[in-house]
Amino acid sequence: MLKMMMRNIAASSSSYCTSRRWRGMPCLHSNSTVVVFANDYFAFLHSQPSKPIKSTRTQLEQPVRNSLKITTVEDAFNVFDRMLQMRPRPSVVRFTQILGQVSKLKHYSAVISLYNQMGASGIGPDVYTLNILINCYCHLNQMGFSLSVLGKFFKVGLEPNVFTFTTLINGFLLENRGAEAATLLHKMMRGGNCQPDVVTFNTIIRGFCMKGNNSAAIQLLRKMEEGPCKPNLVAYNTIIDSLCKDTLVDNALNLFSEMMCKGIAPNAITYTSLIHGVCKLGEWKEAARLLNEMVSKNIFPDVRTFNVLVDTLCKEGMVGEAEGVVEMMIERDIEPNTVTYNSLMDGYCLRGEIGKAQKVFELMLSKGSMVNVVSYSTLINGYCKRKRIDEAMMLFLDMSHKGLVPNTITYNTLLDGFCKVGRVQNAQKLFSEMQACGQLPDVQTYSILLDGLCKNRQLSRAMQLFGEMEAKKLDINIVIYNILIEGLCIAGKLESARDLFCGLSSKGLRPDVRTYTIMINGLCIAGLTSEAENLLVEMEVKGCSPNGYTYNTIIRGFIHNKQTSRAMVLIQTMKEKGFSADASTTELIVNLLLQDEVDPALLPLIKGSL
DNA sequence: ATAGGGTTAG
Repeated sequence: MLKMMMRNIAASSSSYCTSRRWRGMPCLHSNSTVVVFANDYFAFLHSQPSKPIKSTRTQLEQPVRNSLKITTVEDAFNVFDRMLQMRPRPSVVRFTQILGQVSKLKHYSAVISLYNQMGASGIGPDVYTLNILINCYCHLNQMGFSLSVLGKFFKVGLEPNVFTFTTLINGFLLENRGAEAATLLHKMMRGGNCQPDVVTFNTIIRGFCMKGNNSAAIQLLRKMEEGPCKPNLVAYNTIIDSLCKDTLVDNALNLFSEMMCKGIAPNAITYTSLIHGVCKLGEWKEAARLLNEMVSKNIFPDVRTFNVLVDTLCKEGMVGEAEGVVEMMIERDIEPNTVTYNSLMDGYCLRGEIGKAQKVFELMLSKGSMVNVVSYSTLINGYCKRKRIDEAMMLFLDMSHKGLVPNTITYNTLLDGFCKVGRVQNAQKLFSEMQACGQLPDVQTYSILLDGLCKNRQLSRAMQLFGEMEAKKLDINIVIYNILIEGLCIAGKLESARDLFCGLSSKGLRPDVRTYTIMINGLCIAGLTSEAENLLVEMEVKGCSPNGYTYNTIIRGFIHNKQTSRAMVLIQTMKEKGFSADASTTELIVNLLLQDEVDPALLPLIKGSL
């Protein structure tokens, strides 16, 4: 069992990108479902009393705590300073408590600098201090430093515990280094005095989920059931959430009922995940049902639950409805947060209403320190998509003045913006800059840049970049190959394109509809229409059905090669398959009609195809 | 006192 688990962990480490793998965009749904949802939703809200428990709970809990609550980094630094001046000095426990609180606020670099202050003042760390420190380095993707803290344990004679190892495993998994995570787990299990606990297993489950490997996650859950370390709510929530993100809502709901049968009660997190899943599927009625169900169990939706609703509505283009939800939040005394506003901004940008997005941005600015990197990236994306790259750049410069650090996504957004307006030079400069600033390019960065270079006739630079990707052992996917094959075809290098195409299977990659369509287009450009038609048959045989775009491509290819009658036959096939001629194909057909030299026998066919 | 599930951008 252990061996298999570790193989799975190791296998999950093949990709370079640390973020959860790309998941498809939700499809569009008709507005009628929303009306149903909105009505139910209103009914739900008006039938509910506003937030019955929150105030009493905080009142009860607050006075019992002996350490004061730190809410900002500034607080932490001030309290820390005062403590350092106190005589006698508070114990290491007191200092560590502050580190823990700052770490909870996710200000990891602040924790590190506070830790260094401790050291400078001669306060030696304890096990807790070092564990917190390791966790911070893990979240900063600095596993090297995490491991050197592990060395520090031994140096000062402290013994690392389950927390230490679980935190390190989490760090490795966050950096997509599954093999090392597995090695550590192995050491723990062999060591005897430090056995993995439920959190260790949950961490590994989360690692599988991050890679989209739900079945490995479920397998581990089953193994836990057999062993002494039974899965808890977190284990179930982790998998339910992952299934929902993949819109495998039925599986998630099965796990949900299974969990309740075992006497594990769901919480707001469970319901938020499920609601997210059904919303992505456009099942608004089901979302309302789940909302009602959770409230009936005295589990109250919080800001994150509502954010799921706001965001999905925005992604479906229904910003008006999303605004309605925000109003309801405010009515119910649930303050919209940065995420709420970011979703709204993105919703406006998707509809091209960048002015409204800008308004939301300014609203956030007026409320104090509400904007974050995502807010900037969202608005930058909005401007880039409208080809207003200079305004996007202004925002980019503005964010660093605010002390916000642009990340890989921010750079990718801008790179794409530059490429799409043909300013590939600027893009390449920015590409160097991002690396100089320590932001690692990921597969998407390369795909953006490769596409920009190919589309702007800089094929050799593109191939050079591709070589760089291979050298870095990046997880090169089919999208990258599609870009290159297309670039080669457009540049007239059909042979090289064909080589790449034929070599795909040896790289463990399967051509998708786009790959075939690109190759078909390339063959047509080179006048090899019959080979193109063979490929059209071949793709179908290999289980990859051509789509409307494929048919339009090959039909245009035949027309360009003056094989009008063959084109007409293909139009028939296309229609039988339920696809139709797009604007540019139609234009070509109209032009054929306007040309006098067309064989009169073909006229009825041509007219029939319109 | 310390680690672990749910929301946003390419």
